[in-house]
Amino acid sequence: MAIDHLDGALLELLAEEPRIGVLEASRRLGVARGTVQARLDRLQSNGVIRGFGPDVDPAALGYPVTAFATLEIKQGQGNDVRAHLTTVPEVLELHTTTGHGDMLCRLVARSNADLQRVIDRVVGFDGIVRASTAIVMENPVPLRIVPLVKQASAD
Amino acid sequence: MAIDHLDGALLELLAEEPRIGVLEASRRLGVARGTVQARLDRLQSNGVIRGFGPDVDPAALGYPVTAFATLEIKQGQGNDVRAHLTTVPEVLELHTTTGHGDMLCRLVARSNADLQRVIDRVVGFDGIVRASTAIVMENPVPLRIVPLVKQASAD
DNA sequence: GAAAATTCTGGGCATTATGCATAGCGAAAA
DNA sequence: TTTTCGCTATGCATAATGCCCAGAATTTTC
Repeated sequence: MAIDHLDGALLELLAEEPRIGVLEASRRLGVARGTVQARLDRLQSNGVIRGFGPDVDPAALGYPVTAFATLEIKQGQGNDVRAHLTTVPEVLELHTTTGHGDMLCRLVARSNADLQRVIDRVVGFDGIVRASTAIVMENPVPLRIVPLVKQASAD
Repeated sequence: MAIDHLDGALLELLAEEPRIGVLEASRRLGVARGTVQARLDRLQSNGVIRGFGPDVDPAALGYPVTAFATLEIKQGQGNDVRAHLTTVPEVLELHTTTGHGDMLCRLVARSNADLQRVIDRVVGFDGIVRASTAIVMENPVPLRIVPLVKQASAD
């Protein structure tokens, strides 16, 4: 579970040029192919690398509006609300957080008008008491992992 | 930019089994290899597929605590705050949102105690007036894209 | 409705990568 | 010291890739 330097370098390399193969990676890192193979296998069975799924941009799919909604949930309704939100495709992510039985979810929509429809669908459910929405205007730091990997492998 | 059925099926397939190649994908989808190749190229130059970066789990890296922080920013300090937050590896993501010059960022930390250190570092900057943090307890819906792809390709 | 343009097909071929196996070597642990 | 473990280096059969092409099918344009 500890990440050493080579693991870190491999992760950074894969993050920057994901389509390179094991052989090419071994050349770039200056180690043997089998080593890269073994490290990759270990990182995957460790769960450090969950997968290599395509990184899909919702905006390019026609959903350029992103918002975060904080939901206040009725006591004991958590499971129902979870199940309900799972059925809404525009809910990309859902977290339960500390606080007043709250949840935080990431939404996308086709337009600001469409966002209203999405929110109506999200909150049109009995267990949800109140919702407050923050629309994303800019995304100065897109989801990133390399700095954290560098930090983690610097031990 | 419009996503048709084949694009949708290809994206779903890649999302579920990312390591399959073009040839295998063409077999699964029942189309010619060149077709899959062309669709993939188009999806990538369209920006629908940003890349195939490894999906790294911060928890497996030793950062099991996730939190969302809402930051209130002094007028005109936006750029400075952005630059500051970019230098913090534990800031995985940063958005500016509607509201009172607010920002929302996703943080990770090694423990609850470590989260305090991260938050101190985040808010220890002049342009930030106030911060409120919500610690993530559960993640009932991890970041997902397949339902949205299905929706988008159903036209 | 006819012509043009685009997309998909199916095949071939040289190059390259993969999966798997093996053996030697050095460093760290028992 | 002996054992264990990870890295190196190599070989080989199989499979995938990149690139080419000509013809069929579909969609778009006029």
